[in-house]
Amino acid sequence: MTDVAREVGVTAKTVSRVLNGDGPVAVETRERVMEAVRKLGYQPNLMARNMRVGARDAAIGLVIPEMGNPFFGTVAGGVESAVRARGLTLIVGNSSETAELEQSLIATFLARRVSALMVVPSAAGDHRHLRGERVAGLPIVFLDRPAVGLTADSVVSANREGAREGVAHLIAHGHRRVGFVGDVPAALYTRRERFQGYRDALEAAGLPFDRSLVETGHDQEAAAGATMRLLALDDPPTALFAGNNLASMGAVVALSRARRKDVALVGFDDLPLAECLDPPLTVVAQDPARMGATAAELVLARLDGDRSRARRTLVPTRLVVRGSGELPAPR
Amino acid sequence: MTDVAREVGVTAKTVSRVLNGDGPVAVETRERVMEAVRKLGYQPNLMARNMRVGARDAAIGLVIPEMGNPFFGTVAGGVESAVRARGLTLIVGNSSETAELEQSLIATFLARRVSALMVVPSAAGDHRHLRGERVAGLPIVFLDRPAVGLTADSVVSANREGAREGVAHLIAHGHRRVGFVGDVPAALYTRRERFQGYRDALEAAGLPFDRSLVETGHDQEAAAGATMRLLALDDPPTALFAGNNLASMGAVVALSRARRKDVALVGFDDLPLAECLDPPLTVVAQDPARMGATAAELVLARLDGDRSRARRTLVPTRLVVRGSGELPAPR
DNA sequence: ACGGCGGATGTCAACGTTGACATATGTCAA
DNA sequence: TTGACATATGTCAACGTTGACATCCGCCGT
Repeated sequence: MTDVAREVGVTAKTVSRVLNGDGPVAVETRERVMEAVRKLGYQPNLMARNMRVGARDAAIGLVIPEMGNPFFGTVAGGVESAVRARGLTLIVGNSSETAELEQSLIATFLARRVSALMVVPSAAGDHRHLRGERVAGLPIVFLDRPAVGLTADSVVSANREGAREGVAHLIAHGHRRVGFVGDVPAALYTRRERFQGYRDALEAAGLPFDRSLVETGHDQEAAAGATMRLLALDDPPTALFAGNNLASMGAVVALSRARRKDVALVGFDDLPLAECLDPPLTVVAQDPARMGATAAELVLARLDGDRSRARRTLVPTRLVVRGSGELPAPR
Repeated sequence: MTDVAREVGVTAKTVSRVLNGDGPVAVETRERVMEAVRKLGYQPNLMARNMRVGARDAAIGLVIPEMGNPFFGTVAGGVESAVRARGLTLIVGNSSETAELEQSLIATFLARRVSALMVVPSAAGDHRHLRGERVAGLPIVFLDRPAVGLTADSVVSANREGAREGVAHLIAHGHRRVGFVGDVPAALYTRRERFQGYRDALEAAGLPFDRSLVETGHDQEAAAGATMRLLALDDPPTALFAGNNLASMGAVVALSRARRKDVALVGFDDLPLAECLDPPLTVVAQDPARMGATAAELVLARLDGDRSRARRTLVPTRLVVRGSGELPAPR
């Protein structure tokens, strides 16, 4: 900037005024400054600006478990678009679903003085350490799963309601023994909520809950195994509800391997090729882009001074009927 | 930092020394500083540090077309891991495949004084404007597609070789009429290369190139339509090669709708559920994580002072045999 | 003619940190 | 005893930018 100023024969301050459209500047000076800017290829140093002005970086930090996962990727995309429209930049990090990486990323973001923090908490995380930042007024929003040990904004899918709808859909097609294939229990919030939805639907239909119809596996292959175990029961389920996309894929693979095209299946969370499967997969679809956008709006409102108490926002799910969930129960 | 210094009764400089393990500090002083840091919950301001030290931000900027796309998401993940291991932070932006957004994101990153730039160029992009930065020594690496109008490092899939292998695989199973379903021509580098690979394979096998066997569509539905047109030819192909994952999905949908389980298919780029399809989809798989990691390594080498000339690195593809590509040609 | 006022620009300091250099105190060998 | 040297800490300025305030000039109304 000093170089530009020297080139034109004015002070840095005047250049600053031109660039920020700030104080009054003579038209001719403005033009000469602009030209020098072009000529020298000058670009203002945002770091210095942020430091001088706010002591807050015009960026927001986002921690997600896995960028390659289209769900989280889409969430991040939703956040980025909304946030960029306000001139903010997105900084992201992969926590790989571990509490250590999550903490270390958060620490880095805080050290960078991000304007806000958005976190998809990893399973084992604990967020007490963020209390100080919260009271200091830093907007913090949790995505997909709520915070642990901290009262803060969160934006999550309507897991329980969605799961309930999916299972009710199976029951409506005559199934009375519906298996649940999901993640390992206790750990995840989403798994708990969806499991509750499963039980809600059974209860609403007056069906008994049978522990033996619940099997878990934390990756696709394990979920396939879980599905196999369910199919091998003496009194096997005639329909399955898969609690997440890996479980869905596992169930699809298992049913395909076992050549059991008669078992109905509804999965939670949509899959790209769902309609190409045989039968096409019926799912309870989430809306990750909307989740990201909603969270971003919440953050922006907070940045604009919204000081209302922390709230949990539910993002609705949508039952996408394609075929696998409408297979009738055998008579 | 000043606060911590005051609390302990030393200068900011001493605190700085403790925190950076820099000059010699008395053990007792160190402990008192550390305690004050904990007590006050002090966190060093990375912005200020970056500004003072380097005038370069300890971050690298990454522009990708679409974060929700698992391919680019995984690339970004690969970059992030590699880069974080070196204490650098990842800043990302969605270009939505438009040249304007791409440019504006790049400008923002430059203004932030990122240490390096990584770009997945959008179709219509032109990168002449980055020449100045290149000669100024800023590491710039292009991913998945090379730069336009600029000599710079790039890391791309072995598109031509991979496509050639995929098509040769079909030919090896007796097919003599192999259709190509891909993106709209000229635009994309990847499309051009893969198409070349397709022609290479035909030529190597002494098969004629038949223009009527090439159809395009830029989204899944259009690709399905393109497939339908190929199947409706008087002398239709007995095998198809799909030039990207959307084309693959379109082809799968079309074959499924037309109940044509006899048409062989090989797709470029893997799909999550590929093995659950009927028949399971044979693909030429790319390795996005490796692409990201490779690009990151290149950037780090450049940051370490590697001044060798710009190079194009090919990331090998892998033929994943699952069934759809091994259907024999009808006699 | 003069006070006042608004436009155009300059001066200075400060944001939080750290490099370069200076200072103070203690230790040891000649 | 003294100088050389290491250890521990302080002082100052600077990174690039902009807020607060000052200055200079010309024009206006009375």
